[in-house]
Amino acid sequence: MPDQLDLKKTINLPKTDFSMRANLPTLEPRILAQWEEMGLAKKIRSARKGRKTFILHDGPPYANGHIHLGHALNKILKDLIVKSKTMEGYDSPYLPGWDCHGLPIEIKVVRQKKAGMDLLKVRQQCREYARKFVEIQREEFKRLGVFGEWDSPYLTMSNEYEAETARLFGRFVEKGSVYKGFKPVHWCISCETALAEAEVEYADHSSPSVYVKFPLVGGSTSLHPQLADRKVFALIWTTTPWTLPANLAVCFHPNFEYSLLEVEDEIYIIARELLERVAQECGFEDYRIVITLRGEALKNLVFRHPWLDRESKSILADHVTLEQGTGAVHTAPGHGHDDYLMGIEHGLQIYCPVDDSGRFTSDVEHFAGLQVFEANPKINRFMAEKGVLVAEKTIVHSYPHCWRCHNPVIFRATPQWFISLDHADLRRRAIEEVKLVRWIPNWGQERMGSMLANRPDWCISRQRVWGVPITSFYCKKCEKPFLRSEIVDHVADIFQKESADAWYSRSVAELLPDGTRCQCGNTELEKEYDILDVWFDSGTSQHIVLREAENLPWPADVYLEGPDQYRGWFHSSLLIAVGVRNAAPYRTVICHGFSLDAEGHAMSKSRGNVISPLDVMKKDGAEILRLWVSSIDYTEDSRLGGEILSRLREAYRKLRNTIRFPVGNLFDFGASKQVSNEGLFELDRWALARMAWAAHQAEEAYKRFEFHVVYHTLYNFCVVDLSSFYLDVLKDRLYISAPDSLARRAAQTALFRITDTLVRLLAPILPFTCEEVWKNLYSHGGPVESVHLTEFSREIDQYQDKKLLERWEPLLKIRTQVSKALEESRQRKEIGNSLEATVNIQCGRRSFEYLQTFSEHLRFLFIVSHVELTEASELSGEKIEVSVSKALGEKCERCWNHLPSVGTHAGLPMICSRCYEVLQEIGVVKKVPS
RNA sequence: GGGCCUAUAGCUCAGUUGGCUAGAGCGCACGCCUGAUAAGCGUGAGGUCGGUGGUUCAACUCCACCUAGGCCCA
Repeated sequence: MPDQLDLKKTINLPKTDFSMRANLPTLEPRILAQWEEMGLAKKIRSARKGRKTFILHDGPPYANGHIHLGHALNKILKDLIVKSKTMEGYDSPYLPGWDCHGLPIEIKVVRQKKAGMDLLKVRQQCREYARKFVEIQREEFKRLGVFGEWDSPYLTMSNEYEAETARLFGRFVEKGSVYKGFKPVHWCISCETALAEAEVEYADHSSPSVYVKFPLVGGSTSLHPQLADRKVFALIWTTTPWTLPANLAVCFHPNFEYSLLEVEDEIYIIARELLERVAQECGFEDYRIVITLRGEALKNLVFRHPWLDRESKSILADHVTLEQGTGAVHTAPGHGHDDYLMGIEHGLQIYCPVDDSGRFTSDVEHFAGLQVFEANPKINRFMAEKGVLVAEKTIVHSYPHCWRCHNPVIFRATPQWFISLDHADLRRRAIEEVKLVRWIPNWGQERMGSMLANRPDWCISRQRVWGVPITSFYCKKCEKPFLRSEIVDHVADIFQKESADAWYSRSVAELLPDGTRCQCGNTELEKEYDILDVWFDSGTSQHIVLREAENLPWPADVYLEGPDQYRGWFHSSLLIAVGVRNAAPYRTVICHGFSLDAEGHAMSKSRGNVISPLDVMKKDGAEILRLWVSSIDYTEDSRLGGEILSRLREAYRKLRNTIRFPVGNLFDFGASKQVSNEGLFELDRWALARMAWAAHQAEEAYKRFEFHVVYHTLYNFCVVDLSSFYLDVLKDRLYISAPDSLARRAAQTALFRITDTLVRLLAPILPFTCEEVWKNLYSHGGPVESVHLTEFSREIDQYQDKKLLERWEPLLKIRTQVSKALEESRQRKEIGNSLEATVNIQCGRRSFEYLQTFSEHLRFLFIVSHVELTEASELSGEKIEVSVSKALGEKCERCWNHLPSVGTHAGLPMICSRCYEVLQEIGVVKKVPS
């Protein structure tokens, strides 16, 4: 007679090597190595060869520093698209790239090496520096589980890329869109060089603070009849009197109110809100407001320069503020950013009578040759003498200084290269293209459109070394720029062979075709030393990288970047593509939010709230990060912190364990053991129908790039449908039935198909774990050697069954009611395990009939030993009342059900009839002929 | 300061064109199980829908303003 120990051996408990705990930090690198070894990347490509392509074009990250959370978010999202499109059946090659040129790297190199390096040397070191970080970031991205052509990424510093960038610049030259103009930049007068914003340090500096009056020329009556014959002035405030010789306008805000203030016999125009402060600063004692006007009324006035014989126009502008000053803003288009924009908008000259060393040119009467800071007090004294200086003080304020020599810098218009937005209709065509692109989220269209509509011409020159040179020359004789598209192409061919370093290593003669001469006839030319804006560099990637011949057709199906790229890469890619190919380079643009800390603040070193993806990978694994990315609505900014990570770890464990159950219960299952659909239990068909429904939901969500919907759908399916219901109910059938019985094989068939479907759906999100599952699920040999070579299951579709799902809905509600009743009984200490219970259900007519259709399955579905249905005439149709009592009979030591049949089998006192039969079937007890 | 965006339970998300006591899962609390066991199951408690005002018979949903935060520009 078998004892208890032997009984345990007669049930079919799960067996698997798929461990409960993953230890992702060690598992992931192991799987990466396996993929490397089997050449998975190549196999995926050849498996999809000839299929329709889906191209996600990679926005190149900057090759500087280790990856941060934003990189991880971006690359994982891209990978979710590439992997899900691949599993949808597309050929979706992903060619990653790096942005290698630019100031940050140049600064690092120049700082390390101090001054005195020749330009070629600087470029070589920059190149090395960029290469180093490409290597570092490449490994970090691969570690995230991102699939791509990591062996052949595109680099904006490659010969090919630099040459093509130069050629594309040539296309704009060809069209006549490139011109040379002026634009104010930060300028260090002691280093005599332009400075980028990043090279400027802010420090306290004391400056004069002056109020200066600009007389209104004529027309005071037109402003207001009361003002006839009065002396009216605009009163401006500035801390840079030296910019006054370059004044060309006075700005007012159209919506502010301006008071005309009578002080002695003069009238000053001052913003009403600033009146008291200005009066105090200027020491006005007796004053009265003559009238108050809206800024709008100050349109089209003409003032005279305080001492020069020159007009200063009034301009209405939104940048005027009430923070300081008078509400009337001195505007010198050559010496300020807003001033410059006003100048462009209103056709003023970008006038800058200051030379490289910060001295006034001969253009400036009275002060020519003076250095601007030294000129300040002299100008003030001069104005005082002229009676135009209303007040003078000194203030200490934050002021830009040169990062190298620490002297205060000035803002000064310098010659720069531009691409005209309106030449060749570039702006209008770009705006038209924006409307043809699908923007996710859709407000992107509005944002991009209005940005294009309002932006000034594109300043494409930088006074730097590490980039693609602007391949223009200057005539030494007539001093005009010598810029020809044929020459640009000629030079680009040299770059192709030697990289753009050739611009620095070769002489002018070695760069130019023989016999090149300026239109003035001169043959003496010299090189331009400006380089192209890096946004021009990266904006060309679509044209350079996307080539039909390389299975990367243009335009890209998708661009996906953070919101800073509306101004950056989305923008420059569009302008270049429209300029060169007359169409947008992308069909869809997806914009994700920023990653923030747990409190919703931006991460920064100074705040000390930075979460490194490298740390998370080391501690929890890349898949925890991937789970995070898939769980959030990435179109908004997303938080990450300790609690969220801990929730994610728990979610991962739940998913892993839920999948582990079927894997463990399929240890003795294979294709040959599959049961036909007719052999499946209704419950199995229900579970398959739920899987089919969830699969459909998830696939549709993948198509809409709504990964969090995928995550929530699959996670809830695992938790609600599988773990707490289907799998829990199935334990009895799997463990207790004879191993090869139809009942058990039916359950296994369903489990197998569900797992097979589920693991494919989860593979884009959890590529490592799903690969591990795949190996275990197909331990006896599978259709393909990696889950990443499969497609989403189409086989599951046959189980879609809306009617069946509807039929089961009420049952699941009743099950909840039963659970409540069981819980109450448990609280009363009447039962512990639900198998100790009999459930009595008083039913209304309809419920009675409904529940009867589930017949003997009910007790298994509720996981109780007995269900008693009674029709109760006092209950209306669908109503039921549930009560719980102790189950009759003893506990079967094998299946743990409490049944009257336990003890009725000779020689096996603690066994129920069902178990007795199973034991006979598997030959543990002898079959007795009845 | 300007443009664009966001704000629903501790967390991550749902809430269709304004209309039933605002939903889910997790977490938490309490309990069960010990044949998924560093697992599994059940029950329960959590929300003035960022705030204020307005439109409406009715607002989480529409409008205005404010607050907090994000990106870009200044």
